[in-house]
This record gives sequence, structure tokens and C-alpha cells, in this order.
Amino acid sequence: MSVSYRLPDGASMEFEQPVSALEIAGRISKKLAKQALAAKVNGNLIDVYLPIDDGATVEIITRDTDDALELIRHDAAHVMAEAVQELFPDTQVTIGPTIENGFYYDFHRAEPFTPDDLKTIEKRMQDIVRRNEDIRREVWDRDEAIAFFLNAGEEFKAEIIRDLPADQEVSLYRQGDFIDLCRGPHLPSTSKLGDGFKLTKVAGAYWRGDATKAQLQRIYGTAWRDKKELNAYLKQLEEAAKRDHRKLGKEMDLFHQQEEAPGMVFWHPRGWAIWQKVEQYVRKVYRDSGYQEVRGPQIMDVSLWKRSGHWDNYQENMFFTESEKRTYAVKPMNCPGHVQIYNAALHSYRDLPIRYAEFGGCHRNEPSGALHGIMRVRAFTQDDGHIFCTEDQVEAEVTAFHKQAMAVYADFGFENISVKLALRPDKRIGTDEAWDKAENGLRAALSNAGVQWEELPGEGAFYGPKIEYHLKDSIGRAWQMGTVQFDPMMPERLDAEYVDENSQRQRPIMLHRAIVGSMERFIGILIEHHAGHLPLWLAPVPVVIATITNAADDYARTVKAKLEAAGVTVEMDLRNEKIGYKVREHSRAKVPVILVLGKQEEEEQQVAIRRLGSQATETVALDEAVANLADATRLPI
RNA sequence: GCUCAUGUAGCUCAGUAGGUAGAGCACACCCUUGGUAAGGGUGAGGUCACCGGUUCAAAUCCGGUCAUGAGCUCCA
Repeated sequence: MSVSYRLPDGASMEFEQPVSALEIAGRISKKLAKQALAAKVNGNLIDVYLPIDDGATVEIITRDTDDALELIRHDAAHVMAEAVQELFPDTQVTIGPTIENGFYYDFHRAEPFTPDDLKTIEKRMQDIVRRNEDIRREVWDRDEAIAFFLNAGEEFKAEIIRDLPADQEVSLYRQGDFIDLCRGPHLPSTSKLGDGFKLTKVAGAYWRGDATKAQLQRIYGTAWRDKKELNAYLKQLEEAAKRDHRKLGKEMDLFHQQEEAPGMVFWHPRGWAIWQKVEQYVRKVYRDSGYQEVRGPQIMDVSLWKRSGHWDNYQENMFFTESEKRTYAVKPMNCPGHVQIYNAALHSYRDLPIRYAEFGGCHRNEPSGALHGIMRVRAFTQDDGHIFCTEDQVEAEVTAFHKQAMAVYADFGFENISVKLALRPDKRIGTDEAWDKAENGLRAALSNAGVQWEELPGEGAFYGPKIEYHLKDSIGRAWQMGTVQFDPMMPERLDAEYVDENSQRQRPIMLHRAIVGSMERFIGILIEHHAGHLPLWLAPVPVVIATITNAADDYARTVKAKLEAAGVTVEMDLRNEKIGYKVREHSRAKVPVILVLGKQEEEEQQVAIRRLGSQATETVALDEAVANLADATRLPI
């Protein structure tokens, strides 16, 4: 009796009895056997030394594959856990998965890990790699495994095994004296981990991601195939840090934040100039897509927020203020205000959809630990809109919104938008039937628009499900910008009505929608996405005129007047400084265009244009430059 | 909110072991009118986040508060 395996190139290979991937690799070449780290058997990864069933398709996994990188990261987590338990025997291990670019492991220990501990742990990990311990899979009886971990004082591991599905095999991996519950697979020995890893930070994390459960200490690390890849990654992190909107906001003099107003933004003239451009752009979108701009009050009596459901579901995030024995809530959302405007008149079905929009200032009392630059703040302005419509109109409205939103993102230079659908949360108002209807309505609209989306169970707003548009920041964190939310509950709560063709009063559906989301966050993302090099139409100061000598001052004034007459914002630098100094300063402030003027330019009625990011200069006729700049600084819609 | 770290001049950062604060840039004044990323000189500028404690003496050690950063939880 013999067994046969199929190889990726279609060839098959015969053996007397089932063998491991290592032996298959050995038959192909000595070199491959040496490089084999794991095997993909019928598409599933397994350890390289395990016997493989007859008839399987076998692929040898070598270091250069993505699968190998996963194994390396996973092993790094295990080796780190081994190092930690050797150095700090009072530590319990919990879970240690791989993540993008690396891995982490959550530990339970009374004493905190210090940054110095990280260095010590990293050194010990290198020792373990040098020891070259074999990593071997063992399958255990469930109860024995539980008893083993309880006996070792590993309560968290025991709990994990207890909660494993009954039909799942309990596999442990042993390397040296360290043994850990793990599904596997792993590298065959610790030396295969190599030297491309580094521990990066310690942070708190909750057991099972639950804030009411034990607080664990999470150690993060990054791991790569070798030192070179690691260094490239670290370099990339450094580059990303240079795009940080907090750093650029300071360097470009856009805004600042200070202790007395945590989570709030002080906009400087240049930052506010960007805001104005975004606002002008969005206002045009409002008009072009059938919205009427409105404005509601900033604070309203709590009774209204009790009716809307915010009091019950959102209270801990709201600010309150008192006057003459009445309590007011500072608005965290604009929707109740817009419903009041809608309710101020009786509407006919003929008038629907009615679309209101507002640059609505909101205050939310976010947990202090959640604040982040201008991306996550306590006071922000939404490009908020509410559509009052019939159920039949929902799909068309959502589809139209989606198209509009994508067009806006494209104009601002964003391409990789991910679309998510957040479904009913635990804490919610409304019946299950209403939620079914709302969720399916959004699904229909999305598939109608031909979009790929990801569903997020439990993440909807308390009043309805939402479609979310996400973008990543400079260090890869995703932020929600736009959203459109289906809400049949709020009209009910706040008694919004329209009169149908039979003179009957009906409830409209309400759609909440925002494209840029929060102006603050959007500008933060813009800064990071463009690394501060904003396109001409968005740049706070698109053009600076810099003179070489005072003799050109009058000409500079003429150029400035011409540009301003053509609608171009321009600043003039007539200081008694060398041109190199001026160019440096304005380049660092990320001014996209510097017009350098000297006697030559004046005589020829020209300007020397220097663009940000280029050393080259081009000299063109003044009138031509004015026309071109006027064109390039105009809103793209 | 939780865990860890951080908080010194407008900005970026030094400040070794407790002995009363320093640099560069920016700013002010003077000289320099110079062709594309820093021309030179002089000067002013700090309750070392805040409150309390230890000490003859605290930026430095201890405790608390606030803020910031990273992560967790939560969210536009």
C-alpha cells in the first residue's frame, strides 16, 4: 500500500506510508527541506513535521511567503511569553495573536512591566532563539489540560479551554520548558524566528475586551523575516510620524489645543482658512443636491432629550447646564433640532423628501482617554443633514447620497474608502421588526449602488443602523468620516408627521447623513493624507510673493493686486531677508507656490514660480501666471 | 473611564548624584539689499503643568490633581 500527494505544479509524489511535509520537501531538494517552515495541506496550514493524509495537495511554506510571516509573528508571541515567564514567574499568560505588522501577548501580573523590562524581555527572546528549542504539537485530553493549567496557576488559559467548542481538539505547543495552549501551526524550532523582531510598547487591555473584567498588560511587538525588513518598517513608522496632523498643525500654524479646553480646538487664521474652503465646498454640495441649510439652538431643555431617547441612551456623553431651575443639554447631535424645524409646519407627501442641512456644532463628553488631536474631540462641527421621506424614497436617497459622498472624497484626493454597515446595538430603541426593515433597507441601497461592504454587528446607533465611510490616518488607524443612518424611531419619538394622499397623517422616515462627518476630523485626515501638502484650492495660503530685494517691492504690490483681483489669496513677504531664507521658511510652512520677484522679473513683467516639493523654477508672463493660479485655486465643483 | 509613559522659554530639546536653569530656532533692535531650503551682531524671554509633603535646600525625591501620548473600552 502506498500513498500519493499532489504538488502545486500538478505533479504527484508516492511514498510507502504517510510522511510529513519535511520528507516531501527532502525528496524535492535538500535546500527546500532546509527552508521548509510549514505546509499547506488542502489549503490548511499545518506543522511541517506532522504526517499528511493520502491524496492531499501539499504546498511547502518557505520564509518568503505571507503565510511564513504570519507564523513568524505568531511564534514571536510565544517566544515572548516564554521569555516573560522565565523572567517573571508570577505572570499568567492569556492570549497572544498576530496583528498587522506584528503581534501582542496579554499578561496578568500584579507588577507593571516597565520600558526597561521590555529590553530585558527582548534580550531573553534572543537567547531563546539561540537555544533553538524544538516547537512540538501535543494533543491533550480536555480535562487533563484544564487540570494542568489550573495546577500551574494559569486560570485564564483554563478558562479558554473550558470555553472551547466541544468538538475542538485541545492542542498544546511545547518549546523547551514552556507549554502553551494554541491552535497552531508553528515554526519547527525557535531559531527559525530569526532576528527581525522588536518589542514596541506596553499598554493596558481588558480580559476578553470587556471593561468590567480583569485589566491585563499587553506587550506589543513587531516581527519580520529579517533585520532588514524590520528596519524598513521602523523607518516607515518614522516617516508616518512626520505626517501626524498634530505635528503639522503646529508647524503650519493651523490650530492649537490647550489644557483649559481638553478635546477642543483653537483654530488659527491659516487653519480656519482651510476650514472655510471645506465649508464652502460642502455648502455647494448641499445646494446642488437639494438641501436647505438651517440652524438649531445649541442648548435645549432636557425634556426634549428625554423624548428623543438621548437622555436614556446617551446621557453619559452629554454636557448639561442650568439656569433658573431648568436643566438644559448642550446638543450632542443635531437631529432633534431639525425635527423641531420640520414639525413647525404640517407637510404634505408632495413635499417629501425634505432635506435639511446644517454645519452643526456638537459637544460630546468623550472619555478623556479617547481624545486624540483634532480627530477625536469633545466639541466638533458636523456637515449634518436630515432627510424626511417616505419608506419608498429611502433607497433612492441612500443611493444618491452614496454617489455624492464618493464624488466628494475623490475631490479631496481620497481613494481608499472602506464602507461598513453597522447593525443593531444592545442598547437601542424600537422593535426588532423596525430594525429588520431598517437594516435591509440599507443593504438594498448598498447593493443597488454596487458597493462592497463589511457588516459590523452591534455597532449601530441606538436609534438605527448606519452605513459608515472610513479612512485611514498616517499610522493606519481607520476613522469614520461620512455616515448615512436609517431612522424610523426618531420621527415616532418626536412626533414628526406628513399628510398622505388620503389625508391621513403618516410618520416619515428620517435619514441622518454626513459626508465629511466632523469638520475637525476631516481636516485632520486631510492634513495627514496629503502630508501637509494640500492642493492649491485647499491650501490656506496658496501663494506667497517673495522679493529678492526691496527694489522689487512696488512690483510685488502690483502682482499682489492683480492676483487678488483674480480671486487668489496671496501673502507678500517684503522682509529684509535673503531669498534663500524666505524660500526655506515658506517651503516649511508648505506654501504650494512661491512667486519670486526681483529686478529681472519686473523688467520683463514676469514671475518666477517655485512649486512646493520641487527645486525647479519656471519663469512665466505675469498675466499668464495670474490666470493659471486663479484657475488652480478655484473650488473643484 | 482603565493601564503604562510624559509634562523645563513661543517651538524642539539638554539639565549628570537634590545646591536655586541652559542650547538651537523663533522674537526685538542694529548692520547687511543678498537670485531660490538658515548672512552677521546685540538683547529680551522661564512660579521647571498645578497643589501638597520630605529636606537647611526640590525642576530633580514622595503623594495627589490636571493635561498630553500609546493601547484598551467607547465613538463623528
